[in-house]
Amino acid sequence: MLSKKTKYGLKALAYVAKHKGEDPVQIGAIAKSENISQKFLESIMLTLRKAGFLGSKKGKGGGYYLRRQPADIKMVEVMRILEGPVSMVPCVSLNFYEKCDDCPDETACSVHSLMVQLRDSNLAVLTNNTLADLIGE
Amino acid sequence: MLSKKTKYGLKALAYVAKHKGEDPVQIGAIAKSENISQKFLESIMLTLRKAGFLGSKKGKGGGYYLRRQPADIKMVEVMRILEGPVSMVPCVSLNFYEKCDDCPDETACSVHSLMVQLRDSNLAVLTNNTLADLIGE
DNA sequence: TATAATCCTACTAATCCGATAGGATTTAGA
DNA sequence: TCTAAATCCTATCGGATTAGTAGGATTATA
Repeated sequence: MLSKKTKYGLKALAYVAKHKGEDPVQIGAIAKSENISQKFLESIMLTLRKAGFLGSKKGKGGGYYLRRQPADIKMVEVMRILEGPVSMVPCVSLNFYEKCDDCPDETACSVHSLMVQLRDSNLAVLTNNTLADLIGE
Repeated sequence: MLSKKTKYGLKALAYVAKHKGEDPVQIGAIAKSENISQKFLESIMLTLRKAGFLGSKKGKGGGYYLRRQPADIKMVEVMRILEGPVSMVPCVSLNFYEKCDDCPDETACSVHSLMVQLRDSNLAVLTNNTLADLIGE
């Protein structure tokens, strides 16, 4: 299941992207438009800013804006920040590799190949989709 | 992340498939061979039996055996039983459809199309892989 | 009748998730 | 300069889920 955090984060990014070129958008406006708890969204926006997708302006009239072009923001980057690894098991993860505690030998693991295939197919989709696709541009 | 339940379930199915044609295999043997808590595995085997993948024989000399041909058991079936929906959001699920609580209009949802693509690519992999593939046959 | 196996229900410890609380900080504008 | 509006930050919390445990009931074999 996709976490609410990721889902809200994607929706928020899309919202900000749609208002590109205008004044920065406020958390309150996004929360209202997308039916998201404002406090929860605050922490998500913070994450997205720290990851470099968003910039912010504090104080009155402040808000968030995109720091990169929508067509340049691949979904795989966003997913890795918000949701974590693309792989379903750490032992096939490209960016978050870890040995599985129950597997003495990865090459002998019967599940391994299936997990690689799933990772690759997801990776393909997430690499081909950008924020621009999300907002239909 | 893939749950331990699913991972163990897949490994157990593979183990049983490898011993096809022999006497039924015991939970204890699987647990030992695959480094799984025996008690935990018990409940997983029960699920797999109730789903029709496995049959069981009680009492001394009993154990579990496959009720279907490995090549006939698609991974998508097993995953749906053990892990749940293939989709990452309920509103694009084919078998477990549910409306998302935060989306007034699915067609307007910016995340929708991405989720459909992920579902379909996963579905393709899980439909093309069977238990026979897991054991390398 | 002893033993070996599955079957079944309930419980528990730990972790994660979604959300909330409560301010601190910064900025624009009256 | 003051006030309102906005982000920033840390801590906390209830509920759900996960992984595993406990303890026995049932069934079949030898």
